[in-house]
Amino acid sequence: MARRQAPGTRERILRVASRLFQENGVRAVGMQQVVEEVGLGKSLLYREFDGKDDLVAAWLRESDAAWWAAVDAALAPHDGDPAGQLLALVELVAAAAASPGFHGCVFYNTSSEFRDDDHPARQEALAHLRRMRGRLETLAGAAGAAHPGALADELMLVVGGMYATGAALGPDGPVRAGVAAAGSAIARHCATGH
Amino acid sequence: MARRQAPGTRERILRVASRLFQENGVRAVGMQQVVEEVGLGKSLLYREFDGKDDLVAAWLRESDAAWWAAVDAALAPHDGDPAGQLLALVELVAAAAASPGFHGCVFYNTSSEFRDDDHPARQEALAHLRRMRGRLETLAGAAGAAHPGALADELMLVVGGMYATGAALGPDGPVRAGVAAAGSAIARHCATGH
DNA sequence: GTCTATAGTGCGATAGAC
DNA sequence: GTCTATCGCACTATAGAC
Repeated sequence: MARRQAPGTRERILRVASRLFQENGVRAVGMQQVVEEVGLGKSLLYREFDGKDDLVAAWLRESDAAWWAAVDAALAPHDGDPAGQLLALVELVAAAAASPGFHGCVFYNTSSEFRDDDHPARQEALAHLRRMRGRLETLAGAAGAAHPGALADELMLVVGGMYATGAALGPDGPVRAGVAAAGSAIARHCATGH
Repeated sequence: MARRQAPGTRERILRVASRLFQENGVRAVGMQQVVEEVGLGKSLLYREFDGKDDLVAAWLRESDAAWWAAVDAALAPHDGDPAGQLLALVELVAAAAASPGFHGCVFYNTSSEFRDDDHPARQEALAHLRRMRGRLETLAGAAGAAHPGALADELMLVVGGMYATGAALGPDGPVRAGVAAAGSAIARHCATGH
């Protein structure tokens, strides 16, 4: 016994992998590249993760957790106002889609890179997207929408559209239109007469 | 004088490559696999195409042409009714996004697989998406929209959203919502009082 | 370091039209 | 038989997973 395991190894790997996967896509990034940019040996990477699939799945789980933390932060100021929270959530998506260097939602992107339903990366990605729709439906119900599922569908449409067009055509246009479309959808579904 | 080149080789290759790329994504498909499934030698593939990048670009060009042919067919019944043509175009997208085995728009998918702006596949994909938006804007102008660009943006949002969510969450919900959203956007922008 | 996969090249054998 | 398109295989080189 001599040297203790350096703390934070797993986190360091995940931070680098996250950046590489986000910027280049998963299949375009090799494990070699991850190792080089983290600056440690392969053995450590394979001690922390079973393989590339495991690393990708872990990255998506971490991204999912980070997303919901950001959502909580964005929704907190609108506590007690679920309709305002719905809009704040869409605005959070819009901000992400309009951020510089945006290359698309990692969950949509990764699900399109891995088509096999058994692949852990696809499972994590689709689970996130279903959670996203679930959260929208819950908020829609709390906001008094007559048909929470229908409003959630409309908002998922906006969210998916902002991500897709933001990545391909740039931050203007459709992304801006998305916030307006979401606002009117929320107002229409939650017309309470006040 | 001896043996003639078999006709349709290029087309056969493109048909197989198109199916493989669509179903699995580009990076997941190897040239070997293409050769095997087409049932010809590698030499022919590399006679017809300079390499994988060239094959992918040719596939996207062909897909683009096929798309506009389908658009022309779908819009013809609404000749002289540009607002109806806008809706027909969105309905064409909805039908594609709801078709069995749909794995996302090949242009969005491929642009997300190749992030380098110099890559021919990305250039073809983004050019298609810009043409798509351009066509929407032209139709919007012809339909008398007060702000054709804004309507085109809204419709691109719907299109991107239907593709993304159709691939990830299935054909129901958002895809159906998209047609309704497009209809109301068109009506709102083109309110002519008739 | 090892093993596999992949992009791409080249050559000898074969198949088929004349 | 001649000529050539095409096939099938071997090969290099590079990259990736582990």
